[in-house]
Amino acid sequence: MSTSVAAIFAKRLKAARTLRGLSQRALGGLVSDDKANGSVRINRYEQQVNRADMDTAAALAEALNVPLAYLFAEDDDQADMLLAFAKLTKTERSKLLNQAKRLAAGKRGTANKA
Amino acid sequence: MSTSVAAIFAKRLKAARTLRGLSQRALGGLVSDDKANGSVRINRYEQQVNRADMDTAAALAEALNVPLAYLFAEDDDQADMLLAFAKLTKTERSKLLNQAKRLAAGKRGTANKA
DNA sequence: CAACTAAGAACATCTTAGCGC
DNA sequence: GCGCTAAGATGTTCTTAGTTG
Repeated sequence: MSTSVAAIFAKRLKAARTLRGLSQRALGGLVSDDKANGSVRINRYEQQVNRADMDTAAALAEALNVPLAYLFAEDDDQADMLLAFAKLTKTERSKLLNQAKRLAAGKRGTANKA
Repeated sequence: MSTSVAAIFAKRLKAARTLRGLSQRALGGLVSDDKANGSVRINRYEQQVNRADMDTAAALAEALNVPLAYLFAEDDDQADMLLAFAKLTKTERSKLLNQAKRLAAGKRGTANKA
């Protein structure tokens, strides 16, 4: 059994939010119309009561300045890679990607492993 | 402005589905209780009529053997990196990650750029 | 068999109001 | 100010049935 998606999302959301030094209310104000009470939605996501739809997830990612995919990264290495990857120039990304592809080449049916 | 999340998701979903050689119906059967008519849901996601919630997205990712984050990768480099990264051993991932971090180090406020 | 669409039933989140620290 | 919760209003997806190439 793998960890639930809601748990992953909650973990990444909270990590990114605290990294940016935002309160649940402050972040809620950035993605909700209601600037004062938007914290409720953030709280529900972090408590895994409700699940953000993908539009909300995208708005959160933008407000937090992290890649959208980061919020869905199943393991920490993947998450860190997404953060670092986002900071690179197009050229740097290409070089790193080629290296990853070279390493991955020749392996069969081992995708998505832990 | 950036492409909508639903469009990104639809693109990745279709790419992964065709990569695995599955029809909408076949994939629908893997994630829906209704083995015969599950194709409708897949179709709605690919046509961007409905949006998958994160639990459905995770089920799709597992059925397609791709990382969940892949389905939310905003650009193709990011998507390819996630696919390659998933095939690596823990050790290989660490090495690549360190390299990415080294490259990213010293940059300020340039995260999440195109 | 493939992709696709319509419409009501069923289910989720969102908003408002409020709690205790 | 902070995190957190309840409950009805609101808006969504899901299922069933069907069309088309």
